[in-house]
Amino acid sequence: MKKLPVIAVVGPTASGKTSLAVELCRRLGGEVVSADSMQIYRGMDIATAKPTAKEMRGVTHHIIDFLDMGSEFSVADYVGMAHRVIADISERGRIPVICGGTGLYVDSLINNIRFEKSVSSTPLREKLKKLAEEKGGAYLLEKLRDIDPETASHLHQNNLNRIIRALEVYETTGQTMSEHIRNSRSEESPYDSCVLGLDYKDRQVLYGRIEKRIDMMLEAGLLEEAEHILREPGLRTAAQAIGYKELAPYFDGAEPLEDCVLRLKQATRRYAKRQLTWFRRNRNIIWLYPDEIGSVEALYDIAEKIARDFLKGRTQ
RNA sequence: GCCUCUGUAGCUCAGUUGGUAGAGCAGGGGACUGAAAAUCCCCGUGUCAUUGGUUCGAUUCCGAUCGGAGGCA
Repeated sequence: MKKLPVIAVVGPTASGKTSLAVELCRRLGGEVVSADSMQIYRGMDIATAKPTAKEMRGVTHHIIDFLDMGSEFSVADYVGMAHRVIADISERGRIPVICGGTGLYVDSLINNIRFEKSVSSTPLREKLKKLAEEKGGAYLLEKLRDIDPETASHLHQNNLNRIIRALEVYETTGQTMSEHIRNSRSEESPYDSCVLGLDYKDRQVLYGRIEKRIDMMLEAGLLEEAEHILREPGLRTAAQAIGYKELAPYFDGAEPLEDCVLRLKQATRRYAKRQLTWFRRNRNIIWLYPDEIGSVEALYDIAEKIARDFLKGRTQ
């Protein structure tokens, strides 16, 4: 079976992914397939830096701004949806340009990780969480070691989310986490991918962009958006977004706004660092450094050339 | 002008009864398979302000100088 070509633009927050992806779509005849775990939610526009109609410049964006904030969503949902979207874009003779900072989503999609055999069970998670509170993480980790020593060996006892998930997989499927991971890689990917990564030679330049962007978010009405979302009950996935929880002490009257803003900037910097850690381990990424390249036009030209060479090389 | 306190990591500060020093924050690195903007792990050498003295040895004690804070006039 012939593989479908896909282009991806990845990188940390505020690195300029959106504008590059849009530009590539315009030059190559593509459509953006977002890979962002937070921009999926309706009503979370400013904090997630969701592209505005103006920023989209007429380019079609998929898997963005379609889900109610109260709804849960996971990698599995994402991957299923993205496969269908990409098939559709390709059938229409256009180029799918995956763009996003959620590394887990991008990698799972491109590497065709299968998720269907496993499930998630909120009640079970709650039960295990309670057990961890009573007996400690070390107890759960030992429990996991009995059924899946391989997974247990590389999990730390404090990492409850992972330990609980591994136990959950076993409880709900009878399959250990390590077996599940092996099985999930059983099918070859239907895609040939060209992954462009954005990073900055000087980390301070990226941090400067982050700070500036947050200041702009505040001007654009971040406070109103945050106040509204913090009042919304029962948000789980959506409540994790950076940009709301950091402002909670301000609305509670516990802290001055400036302090919350500083913490928000810090949380964003740390997030950017984690994103870079994730992407750096992917040896196939072609890294581009805007602060080294100089102008955005030059960046666009270089990216376009790489993408065109990739597309041409495949058809020969 | 006089008196008191103070000067140690990017920042805030511990500390060394004299044997060249360590916390928090900031920052850096890493892990990652159904909550991932989440969750978790690891990482601390710096002219101890400058300069003289005492001492086997001073960042530590003493003096001077230069910063900073407060008090008295």
